[in-house]
Amino acid sequence: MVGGMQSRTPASRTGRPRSAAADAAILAATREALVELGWSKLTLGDVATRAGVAKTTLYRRWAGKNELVVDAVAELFDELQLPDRGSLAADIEGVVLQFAAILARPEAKSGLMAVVAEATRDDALRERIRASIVDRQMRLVLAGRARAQRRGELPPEPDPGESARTLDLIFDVVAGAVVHRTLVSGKPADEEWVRSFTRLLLLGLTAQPAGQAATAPSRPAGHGTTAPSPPAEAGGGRA
Amino acid sequence: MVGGMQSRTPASRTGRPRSAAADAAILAATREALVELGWSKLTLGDVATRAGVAKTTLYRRWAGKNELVVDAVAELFDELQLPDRGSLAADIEGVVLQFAAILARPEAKSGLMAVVAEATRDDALRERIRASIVDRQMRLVLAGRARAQRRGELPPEPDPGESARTLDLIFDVVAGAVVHRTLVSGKPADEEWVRSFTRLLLLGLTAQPAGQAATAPSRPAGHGTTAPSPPAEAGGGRA
DNA sequence: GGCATTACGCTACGGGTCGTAGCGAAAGCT
DNA sequence: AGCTTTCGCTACGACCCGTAGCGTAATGCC
Repeated sequence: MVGGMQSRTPASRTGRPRSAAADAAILAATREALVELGWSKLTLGDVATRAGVAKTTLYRRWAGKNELVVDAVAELFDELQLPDRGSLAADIEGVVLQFAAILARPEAKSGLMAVVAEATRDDALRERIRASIVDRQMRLVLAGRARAQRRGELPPEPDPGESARTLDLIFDVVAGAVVHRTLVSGKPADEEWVRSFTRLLLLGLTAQPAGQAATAPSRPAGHGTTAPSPPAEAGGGRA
Repeated sequence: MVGGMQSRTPASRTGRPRSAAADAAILAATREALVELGWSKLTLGDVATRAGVAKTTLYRRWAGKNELVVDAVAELFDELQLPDRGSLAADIEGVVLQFAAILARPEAKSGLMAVVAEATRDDALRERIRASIVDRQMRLVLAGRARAQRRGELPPEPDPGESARTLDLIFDVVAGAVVHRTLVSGKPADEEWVRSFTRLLLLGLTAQPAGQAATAPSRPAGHGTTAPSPPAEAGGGRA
């Protein structure tokens, strides 16, 4: 669930309740229209017709096209998981492939970039995107790093400020590279590419400058998608 | 110059020539409108008025909003240069800072992502973006790598296929990270961030997995913007 | 100079979308 | 029952789109 806008029903318990089915139908219709028409040719009247609701109903729940598409696209990212694949490299490859699979869908392609573009002039929209899309991805990066630190694949970060900056950097590199590969370069982020990217990222995070000795990692950060996942405690799902 | 669409004047030498001043005025007006209104509220009628030309004149030169904004934004990237700062690290930091400075401008923010979003459903538009914007950036990456290889900071790539794939990877990582940092995370790609990013990228490209010895680089790829640029041309032979 | 050709400015137009107002009916709660 | 809120529907002014038509301006060719 997105849980973005109709969470305001605490005081008003009386009256006819809003149809939850209508919300789902509208968001599904929005994604359908994104696939068929793209962002620019998508009209709210058309979405309402597809969803089987009146145009006025749609306007009662969403302020406009931007907010609607953000919520519709956000649901695509609900499926993002971080299963424990045994090594940091395998974890990265797994989640990046998931992310790439979502971005490969036409409704994500045409919708996501458009709302990001609009968000450059709309702080509220930017916050909405951050809360419903970006934060979810960020949590995966955070969880993945913590897991790798428990494994000893990444050194612990004592300084919280430096830790946060590194986290931001990793996030921008990972998400940015996949988005750029998929949407700008127009080439698929397939397994081969993801392997190369993971190697680059992992070297950048763990390796020492050429000619120096290692200090932190206690094991060689074994790399490979076929690695059999040991039990590990994991705990991928959040509360 | 962009040199995108009005290059078709070889056969027809007769008649009144198109006003080059009008082109410049239209593109400048487009950027101005992007700053003030953003992508979605930008109308071609308004651009024509700002430029002091008739709306029909604008339609005679550009097929629509997408193509117009691509050309208007493309001119922003004309200033991208790759001065020799002495080391690969300094070169990367310099060009990334330039790229970040362009992306920080509001006309680039709201315009670039919007046309990229539209390009997901329009192959001709995608090609236009590639030719007038992306290629220019790609050339910088290519030139930077070649220079670093001459310096001995990067190992030569014998396999052309592998070489091309690495180049694509670097490009997507660099451009993607900066774009994501600026437009999605909404934080500035300032010098501190660029330093961290460059360190990550450079380690990923040159360093060896922790615990191993160096093989390729002949010098430690000195890093830091404050480094007094050595007279370039390290030990490595030139072209 | 005259002529053909192309670009330009201007006006006007049908078509489409926007976002809202107003109404009666439906669906809950107390 | 009565109250409250939502829903579907219709209609509306406002705006922008993209083009057609026309007269005028600026060039090259003869």
